[in-house]
Amino acid sequence: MPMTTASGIEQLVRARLGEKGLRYTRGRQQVAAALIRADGPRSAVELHRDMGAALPLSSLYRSLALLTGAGVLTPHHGAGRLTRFEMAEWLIGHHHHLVCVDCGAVDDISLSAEVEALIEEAADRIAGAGGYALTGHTLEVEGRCRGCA
Amino acid sequence: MPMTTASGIEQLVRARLGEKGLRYTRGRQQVAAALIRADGPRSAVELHRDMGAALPLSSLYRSLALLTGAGVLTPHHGAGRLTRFEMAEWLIGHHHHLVCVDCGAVDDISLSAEVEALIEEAADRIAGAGGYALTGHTLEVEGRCRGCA
DNA sequence: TCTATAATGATAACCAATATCATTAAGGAG
DNA sequence: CTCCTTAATGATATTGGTTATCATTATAGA
Repeated sequence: MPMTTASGIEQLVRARLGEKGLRYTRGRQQVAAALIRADGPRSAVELHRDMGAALPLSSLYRSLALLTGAGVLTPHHGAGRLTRFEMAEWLIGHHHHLVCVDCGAVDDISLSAEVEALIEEAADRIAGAGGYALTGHTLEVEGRCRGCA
Repeated sequence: MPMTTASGIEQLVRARLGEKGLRYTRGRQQVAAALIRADGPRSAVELHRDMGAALPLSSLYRSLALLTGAGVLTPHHGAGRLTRFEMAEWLIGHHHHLVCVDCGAVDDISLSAEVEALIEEAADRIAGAGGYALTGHTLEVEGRCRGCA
């Protein structure tokens, strides 16, 4: 079960970077903190704004790429051909998304253990049959939120 | 249940465009045919290659946007910050995707009726609990393909 | 402190996707 | 069929998110 406190997550991030011989610099700390603070995926430009432009965009992009490569962040490719990032599931827990097809709002959701297990089993079988090394799965429940109904 | 033959699908596409006062021109027919022929989502550049560069990229991009707006195509945003398109589910049936987290390759997959039913049931309950009007769901099985292993 | 190496930040380059616009094609009225 | 109005095309330029370059700065270890 992943830690739930912000400082606990930051400790895990620091340890992960240390294992890989990477420094947990001020800029990287700022990026991680902003994403821990966020209640959903954020793009580079959104983070730049959230951080008050304290970090140049070039450094921000590089930090996002490095943290993703280290397995700390998970990229989410959405509409508008931009990439949003969130803390990886081993840090904040496995979850899925309930998305509004009209306004794009995203809520985190969880499935029952039974359904989750069946999906995991099916994913494992499907990946194997296709010659893929399974890394995970994502279920998006799509609908129209109250405001867009 | 959607038609399964290529010509049947093309008839439905022609009818849909006709309803909206849009022409089913030669270029649009080529795009639709190439996507019906494909076994998964394809990007503009991939289609351009598949079609032997018969259609200029500018026209190809415009046709993709128009067919998407008409509900004929569904866009998928994946790795490499590019958009891949496929025929909408009302034309080719409900299915899911096996995606490579590295190169973005996508294959169509199907789940067993039991798992599909359980997911549908869970999605319905989750949408209801969140105040959403359910419109659908998408499962992405993520892994690394043979080429990226 | 000194030194080797990693990280930064300003800038330029990249590239999928879109906008522009003159030209061409398609469908309807007479 | 011909005219005529409008839609569609294709070559080109432009946009905007992201990545690469490279000189400078900061960090960790000896």
